[in-house]
Amino acid sequence: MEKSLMLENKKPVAVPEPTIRRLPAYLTLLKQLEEEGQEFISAPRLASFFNLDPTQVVKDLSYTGASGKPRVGYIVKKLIEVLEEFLGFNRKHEAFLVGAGFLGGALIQYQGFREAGMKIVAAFDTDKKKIGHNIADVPVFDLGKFRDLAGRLHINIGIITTPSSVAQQIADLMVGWGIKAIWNFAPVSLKVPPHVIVQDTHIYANLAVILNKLENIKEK
Amino acid sequence: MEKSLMLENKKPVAVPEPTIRRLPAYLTLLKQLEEEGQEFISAPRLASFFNLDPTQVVKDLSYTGASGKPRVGYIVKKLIEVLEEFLGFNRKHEAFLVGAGFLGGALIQYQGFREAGMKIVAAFDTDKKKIGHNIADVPVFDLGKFRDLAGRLHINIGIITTPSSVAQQIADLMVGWGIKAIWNFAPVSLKVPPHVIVQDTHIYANLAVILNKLENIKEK
DNA sequence: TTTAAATATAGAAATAATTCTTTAATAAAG
DNA sequence: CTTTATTAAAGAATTATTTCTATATTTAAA
Repeated sequence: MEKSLMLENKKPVAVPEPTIRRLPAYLTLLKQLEEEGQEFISAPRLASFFNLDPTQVVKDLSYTGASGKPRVGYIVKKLIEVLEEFLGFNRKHEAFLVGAGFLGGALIQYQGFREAGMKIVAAFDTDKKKIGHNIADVPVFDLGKFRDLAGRLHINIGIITTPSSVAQQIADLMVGWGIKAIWNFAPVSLKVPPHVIVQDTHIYANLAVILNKLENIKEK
Repeated sequence: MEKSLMLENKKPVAVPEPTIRRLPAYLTLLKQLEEEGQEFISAPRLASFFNLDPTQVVKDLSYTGASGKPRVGYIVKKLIEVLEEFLGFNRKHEAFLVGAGFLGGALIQYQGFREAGMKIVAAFDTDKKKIGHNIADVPVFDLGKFRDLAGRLHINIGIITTPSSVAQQIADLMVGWGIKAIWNFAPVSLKVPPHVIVQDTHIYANLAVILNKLENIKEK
């Protein structure tokens, strides 16, 4: 297939991860601006909200295919659509969550995921007190039932919010059952086959960055 | 002061943020290894746990002042001590949390912070149903009382787990009351004076990275 | 209609981070 | 005691990311 014949095709260029991380922040701000009735937003103004270089914002947005008008900026409404499409936030990604403790419960209750295209459809635990109940309309099942459901529903995303000690076992189970991406909140590094995506959200990492910065300002 | 006279002084070299983010992961693994009775760990083996380049690990560790023995590796017990000291995890950092909802509650209940040197000493909310109660022994106060307590206790860290709509107001309050570092979980970008540290932990950013990777593997 | 100011865009340069390469050290094996 | 294999450490090269610079576009004002 010739490149000139490809309409609206996916870019072969890999989008830098820092860019991917910034895009949702832009999206959140844009939605605020839309509510305030703003029709247009320029890259320099957008950049000022995040203390970023204006050209950085332009570059980030150019990855998504968005383009603005000189002297006017980007159309807020349109940009929101483009970003949601690009980020996959307007699709329905269904996820399973294992470990319905405090953190797991908080994630289930967290409304934000729905507008970001992810829906936790079921939770799993080994605690008999939790099994059979619902958390914010999400049923909590016995971990043993994970296999059947995962196969039937073609779930791609597995969220681990278990204690560290069992996280690897859960990851192994998820891999065996065809989960394609694991979102891991347990502070361990999981060993998975190369075709499985692991995204670690280690709260300690953020804490470490804060404490380090605190130390640095004290020294000055 | 001459450099040669400075014993155990802080390095003037800024530690790269990616390094800071990796160090807590090393620490977590090291504690596991210690429990398993491992006395030594080599950089290559450590690296294999995280799919990192061995020299990357050596470099990261060298920032902390740790050093290992050729042919043997690092002493696990010693390395844990050095990392905890370097990361500030063995100190007592006290924090206030505003927004005792699902996420705030989960953070309060999360035991891990204590062993990472941070203790949430009080939570604040405007919801009368929450005020006056305890969450895992942490009292929930009326937001109006924040000022007095912050001043008296010399709290450095403020955690924001409120809805986005009020996060900026809370940040303004925190700044006014002398908070030095804000850990923001609301998906907005806060405007604060340059001397105040803001660490954003936007769950959307991680989700975006996952969805992006999922899309990429589907295309292949 | 013309001019000027503001902005998007594209490419170059600079910076930061990672990976690679080499060297030196040291414990274990012969 | 000598050799060998393994490893830490230091520096160079590569890669990725960000910032800077120059150009082209377009709207608004004159």
